[in-house]
Amino acid sequence: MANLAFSGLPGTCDTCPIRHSAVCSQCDSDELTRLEQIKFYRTFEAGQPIVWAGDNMGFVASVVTGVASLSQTMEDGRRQMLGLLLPSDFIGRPGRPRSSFDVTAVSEVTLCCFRRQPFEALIVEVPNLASKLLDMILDELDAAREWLLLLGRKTAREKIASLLAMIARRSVKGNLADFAGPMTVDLPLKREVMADYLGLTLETVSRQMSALKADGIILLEGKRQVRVPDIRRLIAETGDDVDGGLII
Amino acid sequence: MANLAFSGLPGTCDTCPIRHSAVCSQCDSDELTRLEQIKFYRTFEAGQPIVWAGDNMGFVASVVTGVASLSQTMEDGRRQMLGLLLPSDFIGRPGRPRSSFDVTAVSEVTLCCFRRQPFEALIVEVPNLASKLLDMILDELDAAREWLLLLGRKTAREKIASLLAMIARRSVKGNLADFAGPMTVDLPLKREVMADYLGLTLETVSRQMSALKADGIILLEGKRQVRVPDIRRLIAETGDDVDGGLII
DNA sequence: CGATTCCTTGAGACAGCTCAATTTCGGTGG
DNA sequence: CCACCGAAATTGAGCTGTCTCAAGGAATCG
Repeated sequence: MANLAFSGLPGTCDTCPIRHSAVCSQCDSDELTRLEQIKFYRTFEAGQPIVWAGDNMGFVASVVTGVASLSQTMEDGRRQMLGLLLPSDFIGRPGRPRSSFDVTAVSEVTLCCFRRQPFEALIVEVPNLASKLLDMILDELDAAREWLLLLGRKTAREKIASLLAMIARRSVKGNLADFAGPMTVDLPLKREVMADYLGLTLETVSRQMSALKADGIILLEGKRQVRVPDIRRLIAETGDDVDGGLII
Repeated sequence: MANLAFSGLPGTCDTCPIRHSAVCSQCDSDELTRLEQIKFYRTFEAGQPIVWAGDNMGFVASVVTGVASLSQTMEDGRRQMLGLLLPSDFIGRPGRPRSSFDVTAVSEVTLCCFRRQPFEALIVEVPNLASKLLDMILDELDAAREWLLLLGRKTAREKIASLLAMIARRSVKGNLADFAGPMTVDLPLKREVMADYLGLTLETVSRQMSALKADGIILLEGKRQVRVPDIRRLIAETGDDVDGGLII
């Protein structure tokens, strides 16, 4: 269940869970005030579309709580997720009124929305906003490129391990290497969504999850809770250099 | 063979072939003068590395002539290209001194290099530079995401058709739909590089090229010259919606 | 406790990979 | 101009990882 204060009701920046990581994180209180004048909260239920590809977007937004996906679908129904949007991630792009891709709520999602045109005007005036946004876009570009390697060259087993490692990495603050002991990762995706993300079928995802379990790399506690006894063993299965896996 | 004036010898912006599409395209002559103070040309032979992943980059650059690749390699040698760098494409990122990926010359390449630190200072002062750069980065992000769909969900035949269509699109100015008649596409890549880009083996690339030829979609004139009798038939093989394929 | 949704597992099919020749092409020197 | 060479590309044959199709099991919720 989402944070009550942010379930569609007006929240405030003071208590905002993404205050220090979202697009507004470098803004001072004066700049926040200007942002508040053009902002509103919105909540979407799991499965609901947030934006369709080609839509004219009236707003840009930060994910406050929940998980959304960015995806593209071919005419015959083949679907590829392009990114996972977790709390503090940004939706929309300056200077691009129409979305190129579909955005969908994976779980219940609360967004902190800004009206698009005044937001774009603010970008020009507020360097703290522009520079953070550029930085976030560069991070997205790096993430997309990491994923190209995963989709193009990794085996199904490596793909699953990489996804679990990525979610583990995002779920802890700081260096993943510090978590040498057992840790539990909350898996906010069902098998079908994992498959769409990894370029696999849901059956292959299920089989490889079972295989990792059989090999003692992970333990399943229910379907959406994954216990990782030794994160290093999981990372060893990703196919990445150990360094690349632990840094960032 | 590369443009003589740009084969490592000092060229000028007046005669520069990418004057109107590179990162500097929105700059006025005054701003160009400031750029010229921090710029130098450099040429790399086919196959030479330009930057290694992890390197500290002393410069950022625009590709003037030739083709370079951005790629990532796994410990066991599996390689994935992340992008093709054609004339006017930009190498390096503001605020990121170290490259995340390898950059390699595919053919002979001439770069227009800018010393990194003064260039980053200029970005802050020259909005024409910053806004063009942001726009180019957003284009790169879109391109990377298109490629995610290709790598994750397309068949080998669709991948080949998509690559040929993409190169055709970049080789003409304006809308690809206007070129209803036959056209010849110069393929600057050997099969192995195509394979690295498409997440295939070179044998599969070769087989699918032969299959497209057998089906009359393309004709091979030598190894690096592809004649396309009807670009629409090629686009129909990409798996994309016709609209998505023709617009942009 | 039935219904629904999600997940797992099995068996067979097939696209793309691997390994191994063979052919074509572009260049180079006689 | 031709013969030759090496790099690049093609083609073949068999293999394998992932997909497809299908059945059954577990969790959740009225």
